[in-house]
Order: sequence, then structure tokens, then C-alpha cells
Amino acid sequence: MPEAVDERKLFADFLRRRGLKTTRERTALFEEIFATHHHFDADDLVVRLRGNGKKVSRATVYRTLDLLYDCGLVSRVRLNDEKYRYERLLIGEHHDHLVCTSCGGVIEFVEARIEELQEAVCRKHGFAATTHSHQIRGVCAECQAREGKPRGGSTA
Amino acid sequence: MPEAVDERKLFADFLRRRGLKTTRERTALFEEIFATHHHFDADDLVVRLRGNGKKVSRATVYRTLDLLYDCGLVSRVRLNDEKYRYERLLIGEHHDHLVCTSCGGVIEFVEARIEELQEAVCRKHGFAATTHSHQIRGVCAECQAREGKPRGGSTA
DNA sequence: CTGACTGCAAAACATTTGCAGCATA
DNA sequence: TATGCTGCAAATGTTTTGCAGTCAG
Repeated sequence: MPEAVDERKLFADFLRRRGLKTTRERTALFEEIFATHHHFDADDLVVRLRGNGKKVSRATVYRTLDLLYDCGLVSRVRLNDEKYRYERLLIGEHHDHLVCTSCGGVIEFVEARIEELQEAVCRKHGFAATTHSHQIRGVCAECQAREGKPRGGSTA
Repeated sequence: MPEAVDERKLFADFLRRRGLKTTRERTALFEEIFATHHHFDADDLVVRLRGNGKKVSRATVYRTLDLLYDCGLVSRVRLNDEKYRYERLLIGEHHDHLVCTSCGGVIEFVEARIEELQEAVCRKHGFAATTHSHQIRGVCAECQAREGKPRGGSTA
């Protein structure tokens, strides 16, 4: 199932519409992002591409991520309050995140009823939503088991 | 209603428990934060304190915000993908955010049913939630009216 | 008194940007 | 061929940190 087909077209059209060019770097970035599953940051891409023998500068990575963000193909959030974290968006899919503050892991969840309530809230406020990020921070089941007590603490 | 009383005690206890001291600066920060309503960033505090004749360095502001965050009295989120944004947490209160990407405004909303669904999700995953931030980005009603079409776009 | 705290200024970090040469349409 | 694009390295802006003097307990 060549799932990225629609996305590829969407990106190509987006570039064309804006009078932008389909360069080797943009294609490499796109392929790399849509070849994998989910979260990554700008540096991950630099490393992964380099591993594949494709050298793309960090600046171009950021520039391209902006484009992909603009055309709605990737989302950009701050999961652990650190750097930007990106993830590919599959058309029509949406999910939210449980972020473990202990191991840094991310569990995705989908809850249609939350989405509905969100929409209702937006309607109530006359707010035209474009994206929403919903993250719940805490300690995941494994870390709770491993640690007994999530009395984290003050390592920094 | 001296609402901040519990919070004040909570902070004092927290400091004591950690063997930390109740300094003039920490008190000033605490008072300043709990004297106002909601969102602020580190710099706001520097400015506001300076306006009150209390000079606290930016470094100390960050250090104290860390403490307040650690003891659960303030939350720390990235609302507009920029710097950290803090807000005081009132015990037992919780709200979420509609963030306008056009004017930068923030509308708060409370939706108990979303909270409930969140809790259900956490239970399902055995996830011990500590905080959750739920932000919906888009264009607020005023900006929609002002701009006609939110065809933002490529200003940069 | 002592150990923790503060302010300063420099460091660290992610992200953005100016510019000169390169590549796509 | 003409723009737009890329890489580099320097700039930016926020947050963090080392250090010497200061203060709370």
C-alpha cells in the first residue's frame, strides 16, 4: 500500500502552486519522513539522511519542514518542552499524546469523543481551528513499575 | 478570600522539605505570580518585579520558576511555539487553550467532559498523569472578521 | 557561622538568516 | 537562462551555568 502517494502529490502540488521547485533535497527529506513512522526532530533527519548517503544541511531541513508544515503534511509540537518535534500527518488521521516524563516515551491515543468536544468548543467561541495538540504528561505504566514511586526529582 | 494561602504554604513546605531557603527573591516572585491572573513568561516577571522596585535577575527568575513548576504551582507550556509560557495553577482548577495564530491571543476554556475522557484514556494505558496541556491553534473570531480570509501564508 | 542563593556575564542550544555559488524548470 | 535553492557560518533569542560575593537559618 503506497500510502504516501497522496501526500507526495499534495506536496508536489503545493510546491507548484507556490512557484517552488522540487529539488533533490526536498524529495530526499520527504521520502525520509514518509518512510518512517512518527516522531522526529530536525536533527534526526540530518542524521538519518546522512546515514543514507544524502547530505542535506540543517538549514535546509528546517526550511523544508516549514514547507511541509505549511502544507499540512507534518505537525510540529513541543512534546517535552524542548526542541520542536515533528511528525508526519496521514491524511484524515489524528491522534494525541501521552508523554512520559520519566523515560521520554510517547504513547499515541485516538479519542473521537475528545475531538468532537474540541470542535464544539471551537464552534462555541467562533474559533477556526487549524491544528490541535493535546498532550498529557505523566509517568507511563512501565516506568511506574520500574520505579515503584514516581518520586522523580531534582536530578536537575 | 486569601486564595493563595494554601499555595503559599505548599511552596514553603516544598522548600523546607528540600532544605531550601525562603529568600526575599523567591518570596517576591511567588507574590508577583500569585498576585496576577494567568499567563506570563520569564521576562514579564523580570519587568513586573522591576516595576515594583524589586530587582531579581533573570537567572533567579528561571531558577524559581523551576521550583514552582516542580512543586506543581505553575504550569509551563509553549503556547505559540516560542518561549516558555508559565501560568499559575490554582489547586483543583484546570483549563485548556485556544491559541490564535493570527493575533497571538489565548482563550481559555474548561470542558469537564474532555477532562473525563482524558482520565479514561490514562486509565486505559495505566498512565499516571501529572499535567496535561491541550491547545487548539487556529484563528479567533475577531481575526477572522478582521481578515476576511485566514489565507495567512508565506510572509516568511 | 555555614551552606545555600543571587547576579553577572558567558555558554549552551535550537532555529533563522545573509550571501555566494548551484541546480531546476 | 533565470530564479529559486543550498550550504555555510554567523546571528538570534531563550534558557542555563560558573563563579564570587551575599544572606537566611
